[in-house]
This record gives sequence, C-alpha cells and structure tokens, in this order.
Amino acid sequence: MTQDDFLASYDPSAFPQLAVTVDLILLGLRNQAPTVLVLQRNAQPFEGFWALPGGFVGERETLEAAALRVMQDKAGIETAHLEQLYTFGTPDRDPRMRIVSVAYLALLNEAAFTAALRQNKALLPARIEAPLSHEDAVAISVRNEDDEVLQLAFDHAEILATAIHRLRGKLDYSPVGFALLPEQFTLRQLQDVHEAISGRALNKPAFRRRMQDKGWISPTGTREEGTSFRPAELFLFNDRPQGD
Amino acid sequence: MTQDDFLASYDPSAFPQLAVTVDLILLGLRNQAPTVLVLQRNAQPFEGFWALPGGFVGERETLEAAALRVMQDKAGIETAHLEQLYTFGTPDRDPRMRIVSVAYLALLNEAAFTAALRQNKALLPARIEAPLSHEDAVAISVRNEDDEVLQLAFDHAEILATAIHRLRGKLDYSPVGFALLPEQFTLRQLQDVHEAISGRALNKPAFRRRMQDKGWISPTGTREEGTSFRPAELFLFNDRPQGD
DNA sequence: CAAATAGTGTCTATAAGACAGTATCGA
DNA sequence: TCGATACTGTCTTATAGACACTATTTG
Repeated sequence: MTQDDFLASYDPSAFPQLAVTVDLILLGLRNQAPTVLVLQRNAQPFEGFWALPGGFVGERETLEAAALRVMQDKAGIETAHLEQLYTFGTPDRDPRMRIVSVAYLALLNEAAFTAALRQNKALLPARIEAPLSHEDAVAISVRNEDDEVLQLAFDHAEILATAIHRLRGKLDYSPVGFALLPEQFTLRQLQDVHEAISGRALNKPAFRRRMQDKGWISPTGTREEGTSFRPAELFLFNDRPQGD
Repeated sequence: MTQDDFLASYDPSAFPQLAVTVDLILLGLRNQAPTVLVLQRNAQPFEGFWALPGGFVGERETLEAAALRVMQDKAGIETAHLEQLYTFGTPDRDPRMRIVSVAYLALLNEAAFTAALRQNKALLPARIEAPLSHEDAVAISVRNEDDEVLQLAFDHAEILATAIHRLRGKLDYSPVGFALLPEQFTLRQLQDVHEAISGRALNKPAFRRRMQDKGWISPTGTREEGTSFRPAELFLFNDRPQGD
C-alpha cells in the first residue's frame, strides 16, 4: 500500500520482525490421480509431518522468481506452468515466528514429475483425495502409494485444498490442462487430465468438440506409437489461439 | 514456507527488513460505471498521484483482519464483501523499502459507497475504464468526475486491472454481483450491475431465467416505490441456495 | 388513454449429452 | 478375422439470444 502516513525517514527496526516465504504445490498426475510432491520434516515443529517445499523470498527477488528458484532447488525443474495461488498469513500458522507465505501452483507433466523424483530423493508423491462439492475445505487428504494418510504440516492442507479448488475452477475456461501433458498428446490423454482434475467422467464427443471449437488444439497428422490397437492422433496445444 | 533448514533457534535480525501491507480496492458503481475510491498522496514518492487506501499488517493480525481494519479506518465501513485478490511483491514497487502488498477487493453497495465518501472527505471516486478483451493489462485508466485522467501511484494500476479481471471472471459462476446491491433489489438493477462489470449488454429474458435457475434470488412479493411507471418486484439474494 | 417500463411466450441458434455406429490399428 | 480403441454421425436435451407481445403502474 504505502501511504500518506508512511514515515518519510523511517527506522527499519520500527517494523515488526516478519518473513515472507513461497510455498510450492508441485502438482502432477500419477495413475490418473492428482498428486503433489511433499517433503518430510525432520525438525520441530511438525517433525515427521509432510510439508510443501518452500523457501524464503530473497531480498532483491520477485515473488515469482523466488517460486522458480525453489522449484529449481528442490525439484530441479527449470520450467513449468507456474501461477500465484493465494497468500496465507495467519499469525500463528508457524509457531516460531510470523511468516506470510505466498503459495504458488506449479503444474508438472509426467516428464517433469519423474525428473523431480529422480533429482530429489526426499520428495514423496502424495495422492490428493479431494471430494467434490466442497468449496475450499479441510475435507482434503493426501495418501502415499500404500494408501496411508499423510499428516500435513502447518496449514498446508488448506493450501492444497485451495489449489485443487482453483484448478477445478479454471479447467473449463482456461487451457490449463495442457500443462500436465507432454508437448504432443492424444485427445484421450487430454480428457483423462480433465477427468482426473474435475473428478467426474466426461462425454467423449462433446469433449472433443469443445476442445476443437475453443481453438486450443492443432492436429499434427502423426499418431502415437507402441499401442496394440489403433493409435490415436497426436495434437499440439495452440499457445496463441486467435487475438487475445 | 518454513522448512527443514529453518533455524531452530533463529536470530530475528537475520531476516531482511521487509514489510507486509494490505491494499484495498473499494469498488462500487456510480452512474452504472465501476468506480474505485482513491486517496491523493501528499508526500514523496508519487506525491500528487492517487493511491489505493492501505496499511501495514499488524504484528498479531491476520491479513483479512488488517484489510477489515483499513476499510474501517479509511472508509468507516464495517462490513462488505471482502476477498483476497493477489499479492504484489516486486522488490522496487515502493522505492523506499521492500514492501509486499496483499491486495483485497471490497465490493460496496451504494449505501456503503456514499457513507465512505461522507466519512472520509479525502476519498475520491475514480471511474474505471477497463477495455474488454485484455487479460490483466496496463490498458486500464481511471478518471475523476470531470473525466480527467488520474495518475495512479506505485503499481496500483496493475492492482486495479487485476481486480476488474477477477470480478469479470467471477460474475458468471459466482453470486458476486449481489454485493454491489442493497438487500432488496429489482432484476433490472441486478442486470445493470452485471452489464456494468462485464462491459457488455445482456439479454433480458435470458438473464432473468439464469438468475432464477441458479437459485440465487427469491421474490419478496413487494414492489419498488416512487416510480412513474410500473414498479418492479423486489428480490432478495439467497445466501444459501441448496446444499454446499 | 398514453407513456413507460416490467415481465413473459415463443421461436431460433448453439452447445452438451447419449449412444451407437464406422474406422483402423496390432496380432 | 478378432479384439481393442479411435473417431464420428445423429438424435435428443438443455441453454442462450432475439423479439415481440402482454401487463401494470402513474398521470
């Protein structure tokens, strides 16, 4: 904000001690289920609990640059769809000190997801169970590959719920699903992504028509390989549909 | 985020000096035009420019509580639709020091809007000119009642553009338009709100059907008064449609 | 009754869902 | 030829826009 009564010659120590961090939701699909990469805490508070990767915002760093840096450091990922999600700042969300955290949502395709797992062995894929028909609730839970519930540290369950809610909301009117796919993909894969995020089955002809009509995809003329049945045509995402 | 390598016994002065503020977009409709309340700066930097009201986040205060407090202090408004919009944190957005600002969007009906103007004479209503077909651009401008362009301080034009973009996006699927109306309203007024925000004319029968079908409104059985023609029926907003 | 706006009936256009059909690949 | 999945034609259903018509109030 910065306003009229801002101290013209201010005293730095006059401002309360406070830190700004970014937290990352590294989201991908594993076996058609939305999955997030988490780290186990090895110190108090919340020792043994699972947390989203994050880090402090550098002194001369934009928020987005901090998110990109954390993504690089903790998962070795250079590029991915990255968008600011929401800012969490309840005074006691971290018992040690006041921390305001800007959450960023990163969407990883399968290549980036597996690369992250390979680069940082501490990362654990946590399947997200997000019931339908709930706004931004606590009703969310995450499980490991053995289907055991993972306890999330801090307010990270709330952050995750916000992420899923946002993603579901954007899916219909924004071409966000493509971020979870490789450069070339089949329409079946694209529909699988939409079904995994929205949590419900979709009508195939209607889905294809919609994707075509929105101008989001272009046929490549080539087909997938290695199937034991009729291979599907590969499509490309149209980065610039028309105008905008 | 608070993570593994967080200092268990940390040194407060180890964290860079940085402040978190909230900025408020106090948005209402004046003559069917989206209008925001701004304050003229009387000190450097951006002296003479117009700025969104804002304030520092208190040491033991949630972000939302800070926004509510600023709304109360600067505009005398106790209650309004208030939602977090986006967080702006470019290092040099304020030349004096690093300030991360969490922007909140407040929607004021006519009563709250005029009450704010009465309570704080420094507030100026600035009409927002937001061209269609632009994502979240610099193409936005604000004008005073004499149609003169007002220069906005800091990155406040960007904040405003983000607000309009968000509002337009939410209008169709969220009952956000009601926040700009009094408790009882006519369907014509509701349609005017939607047209003012979205910036385009809407079909009357279709609009009425949609509002009815979504279950957002209830007829009161009473009618408006003081018209020189057939008075329209008054409706109420259904706070709890069904379930959810 | 005239003026003005509220409110509706209905036709048309467009998009979504259902469902079954045809097409094309590997084996 | 069979199995499996890609792809499409078409009918039905739901929703949105156009437009005119009726309804109701004040003066």
